[in-house]
Amino acid sequence: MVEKASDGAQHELKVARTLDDLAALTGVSRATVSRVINGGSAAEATRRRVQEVLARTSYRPNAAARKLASGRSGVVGVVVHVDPHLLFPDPYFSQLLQGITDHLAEQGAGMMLWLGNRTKEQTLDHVLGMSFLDGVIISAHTLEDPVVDGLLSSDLPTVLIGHRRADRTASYVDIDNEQAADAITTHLISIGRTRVGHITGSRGTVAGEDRVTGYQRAMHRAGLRFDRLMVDGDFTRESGVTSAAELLERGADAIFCANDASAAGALETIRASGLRVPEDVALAGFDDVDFAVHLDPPLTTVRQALRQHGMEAARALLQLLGDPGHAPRRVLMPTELVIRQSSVGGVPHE
Amino acid sequence: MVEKASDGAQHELKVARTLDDLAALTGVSRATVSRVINGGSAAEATRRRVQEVLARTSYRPNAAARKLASGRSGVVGVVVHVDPHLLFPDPYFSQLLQGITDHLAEQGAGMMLWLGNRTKEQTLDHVLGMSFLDGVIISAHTLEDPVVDGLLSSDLPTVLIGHRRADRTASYVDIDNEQAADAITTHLISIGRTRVGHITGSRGTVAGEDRVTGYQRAMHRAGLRFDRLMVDGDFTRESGVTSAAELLERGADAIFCANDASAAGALETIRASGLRVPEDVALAGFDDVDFAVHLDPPLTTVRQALRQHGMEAARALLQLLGDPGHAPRRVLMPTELVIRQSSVGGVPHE
DNA sequence: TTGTACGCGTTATCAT
DNA sequence: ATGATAACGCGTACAA
Repeated sequence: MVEKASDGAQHELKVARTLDDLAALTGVSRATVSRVINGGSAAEATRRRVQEVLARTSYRPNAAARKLASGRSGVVGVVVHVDPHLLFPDPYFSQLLQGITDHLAEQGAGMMLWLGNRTKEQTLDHVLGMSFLDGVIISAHTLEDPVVDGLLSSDLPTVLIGHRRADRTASYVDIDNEQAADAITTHLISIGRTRVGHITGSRGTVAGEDRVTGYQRAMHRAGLRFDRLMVDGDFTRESGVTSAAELLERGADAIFCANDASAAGALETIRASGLRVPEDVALAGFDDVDFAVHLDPPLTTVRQALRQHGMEAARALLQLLGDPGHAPRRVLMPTELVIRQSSVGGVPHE
Repeated sequence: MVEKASDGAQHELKVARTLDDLAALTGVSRATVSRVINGGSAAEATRRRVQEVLARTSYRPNAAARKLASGRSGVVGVVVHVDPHLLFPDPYFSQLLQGITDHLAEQGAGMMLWLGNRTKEQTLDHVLGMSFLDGVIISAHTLEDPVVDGLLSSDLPTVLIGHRRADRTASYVDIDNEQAADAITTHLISIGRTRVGHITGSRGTVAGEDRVTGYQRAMHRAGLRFDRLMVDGDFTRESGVTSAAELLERGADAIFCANDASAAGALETIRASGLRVPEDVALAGFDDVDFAVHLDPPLTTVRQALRQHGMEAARALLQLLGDPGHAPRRVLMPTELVIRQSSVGGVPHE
């Protein structure tokens, strides 16, 4: 490539790959150029001269060199250890990811993404090996998680989405699963149901366990028995279908499902057996994902603003990076009990 | 942090953050350690000694420093400039992404992801600014795309998924949209339909345009007129609903939709107007996404193995990185005409 | 085979 | 306010 040194043409687009190139073009030192770019102190005159050259140039700071010299890169890692085949169609995770990408993009931050394509050990290894990361956001939904453990005991700033009791000192964004489960169970009791069943979430997950606890707390407080009214599910529609059959046999007059997907499955079973919702069996879910309001009847559920969770996690991480000495950020997001026709049939339509 | 120098305990986990640390621990030079790690030449004895220390150490090479020194990082960028709200629920893109993440993870490569959260100009700027990338995969689905143009004219190795005629010299993975559209139109003609309509894809997209061309070619070859049988759509179910109504008015006895989503919409309209599929109106889509086979009746369509496309793109990029001098990799993936009951009603069930 | 020494592009400290 | 200069951690000619 031959390049003409036609210095006469002031507005020609020059090529400057490094700070040294810029320094040569402006006649100041590399250090000064760096200061101008990063908002350091510089005389107004030189600042202007540098910026003029900068404008006629395709210069971009080298992020790898920056990270090496300053420790900052503007890139964060996001770990959602879920099989991509399950993750993408699942409104829960996709909304979370939307929130994260939205906020990061808005703040000009880059994102490296790890999904459940590897073992957790491999993932942890890979993430810790990616030394250009400034920090990481990880969805911490299971009781045992080597990735979470590894990240928390590393010196990489980390924000969890969800958390376990052991994560007390970590930064996280979560909801009060126990309280929310208690509230929705109490709602079912308050409309006169006494045999409220529960289809649990996966037993290895924090949300699953905590919602069980909340359910039991509400039942206990009301003086109702629940030992024969709990059936294990796993957050899938399918588990809702089969578990509901069992609960109907045992005479449940209401069912609280650990999430909306399993509630949708339960709904199928209830209607297939000729029973009416909510007259014969009241039904409730958890999450308020998109389809919940479109079920027939619309589903009573607990709304958590998942996109907000994602944004909040990104915000917490960026704040943490801006002020590393700061105490851990622990954010408990609000939930909202959304009562629809699956529990209260005759609700007037506005 | 105080650290005991208990050298007696051979199996203690030592901390070594840099090559220099390792060099000090083994007694060889930093260069030698580097060679052992990267598979360079070294005496069998020293190699073993280094690896022993390596095993008792939590050392991880610094990726930023590596990139700076060698130009390689093992990280590739993936650009899918689609609004996250649309992307995640869309089986087309999610399958593509699955394929990409699967292959990259398998090969131990990292991934930075850009979605449609910014303007294309901002995205291009950001991607080019991420100097730790070794290369990038970008979905190139629109006729005009500054990101694609910018990447192709940069020196960053790039693989397109989809391509335009202008991208002749680029590496890409694509299908022959024109041929496939021709084939499925010809199929509809071969079952005796003479008024085959077409609901197009978005007019700014390569796939949309090429499928129009293929449709027209088939109609023309059969001596059929089509000037009043084409209605603009945009790949959405909604556009299928409204466009189908128009085509029915004009007397279409078959409809080829530019994708499965719009075909699903068309199906709704056809049935709502009391017509039968395929007896009165034969129907065909494109993509063969998950739900196509579950429609009633199951949808005749063109299958493209989207997950494979993603994997193939990742493979092409990694090959390109391994052999930069190599000619561009241009991969045309096969498509398959999948004939189901929406075009040939009486097909025996196996 | 191994070690020395330089370069990668940037930030940051320290004189000036 | 500005310019040398030393890190940052690694790869790799080149010399030994």
